[in-house]
Amino acid sequence: MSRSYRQFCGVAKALDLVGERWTLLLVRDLILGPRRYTDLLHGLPGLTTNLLAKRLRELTRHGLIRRTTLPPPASVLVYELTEEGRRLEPVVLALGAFGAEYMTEPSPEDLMNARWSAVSLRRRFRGSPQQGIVQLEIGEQLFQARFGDEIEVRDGTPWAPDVRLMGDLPTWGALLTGRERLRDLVKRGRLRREGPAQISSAFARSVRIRP
Amino acid sequence: MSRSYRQFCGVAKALDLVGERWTLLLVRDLILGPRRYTDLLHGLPGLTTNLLAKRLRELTRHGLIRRTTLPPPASVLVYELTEEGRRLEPVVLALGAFGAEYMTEPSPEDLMNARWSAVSLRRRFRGSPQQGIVQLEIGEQLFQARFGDEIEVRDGTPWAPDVRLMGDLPTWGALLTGRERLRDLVKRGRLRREGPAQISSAFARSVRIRP
DNA sequence: CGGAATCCTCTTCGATACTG
DNA sequence: CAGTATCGAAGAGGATTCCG
Repeated sequence: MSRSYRQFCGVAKALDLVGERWTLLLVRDLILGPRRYTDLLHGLPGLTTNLLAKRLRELTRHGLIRRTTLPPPASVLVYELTEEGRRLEPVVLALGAFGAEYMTEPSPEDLMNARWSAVSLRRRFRGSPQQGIVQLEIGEQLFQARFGDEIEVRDGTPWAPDVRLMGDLPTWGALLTGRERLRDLVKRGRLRREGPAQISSAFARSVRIRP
Repeated sequence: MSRSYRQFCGVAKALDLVGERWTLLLVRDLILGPRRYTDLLHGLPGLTTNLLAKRLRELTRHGLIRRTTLPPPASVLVYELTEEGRRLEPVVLALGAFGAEYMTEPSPEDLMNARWSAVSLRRRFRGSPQQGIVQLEIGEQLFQARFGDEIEVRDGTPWAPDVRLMGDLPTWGALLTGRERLRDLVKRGRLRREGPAQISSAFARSVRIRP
């Protein structure tokens, strides 16, 4: 039985469920899609295996994630958010918006991660008159964003992209913190584009990336 | 020096600052206005004095709250959110929205608190064509809400209200969790109104209170 | 190799007592 | 009123071991 604040208040009830250390970071890492135990473990250095197991048990017990098997041929055990768990996305995005102000330059000991950058796209998005599908290649990792009135960001390559944007993680970091402009990074060859510039520009505007 | 996740990610940076136990509840209790040390302590049963002092020190060091003296004649030491600290309100409201689903009936050991109910008005608000100032009297405590396009909720009686709504805490709880309807509570005398019903109705609609 | 449980140490939390 | 000081209990971090 875990500790509770015992307050009849939504904020306290929420923190009873997800206020423990690491819990909301786990949720963040599940927002883009299901992940397996070791993916989660390796994606969260500092989190130990016993604590991960414990947190996954708690989240499962509260109905916020479930353990399931991916359809063949993958047939692999993964954890994924339930519908209830998806309701935590606004919490994660609000925290991200608050914390983003404290994220100018990565400090030397800061870990960087492509997935965290991809998650931030959801909260950066402000709607776009145009629509399209962008494939983001952040180092070795692929994500796709389908945008228009809404934006959907997914792990992997579920769709056929209109345009691909390719760069390493520090490059994407510089772009997403506003330290660099898109056109400069393309000019210097740190970011590569394949496909119509019009769509990548619309995407950039929609997620507040400096053109 | 406090523990850090050391991740270059807004969510992690936010949790580095406010992810510890009690911190966000403290922020919640400061949203409606400045409070003194003992008010905070008594408003958060279970939080001990040494931990409160520690949390206040951390929040102050991070620039999220400040210690200040109320203008005379009060001349009393209080803690209040800074501008930076106010940026946490969306986080608190998002948590409240998530947790509200788990808040049907108060369990016997759940504490209730007028202030927490008043904070929830901000997240429940969805805009109103009409405007007005409602005084909420929740047990002994007074709050005011000025609403229209936006809503502002304040501790105490800063304005001249158009209408007053008076009831005890359980009554307000039943109203705000949707267990009871406004008109039934008024009919049964558990809620009293003083002032034009038109304004209290507009207010009720705007904060999703069942008419 | 993925998915844990165990053991041990260290830090944080909680309860109470005490002080300017 | 506004905090410190002290101390046992709970939780987190790290390494190792176990199981299918």
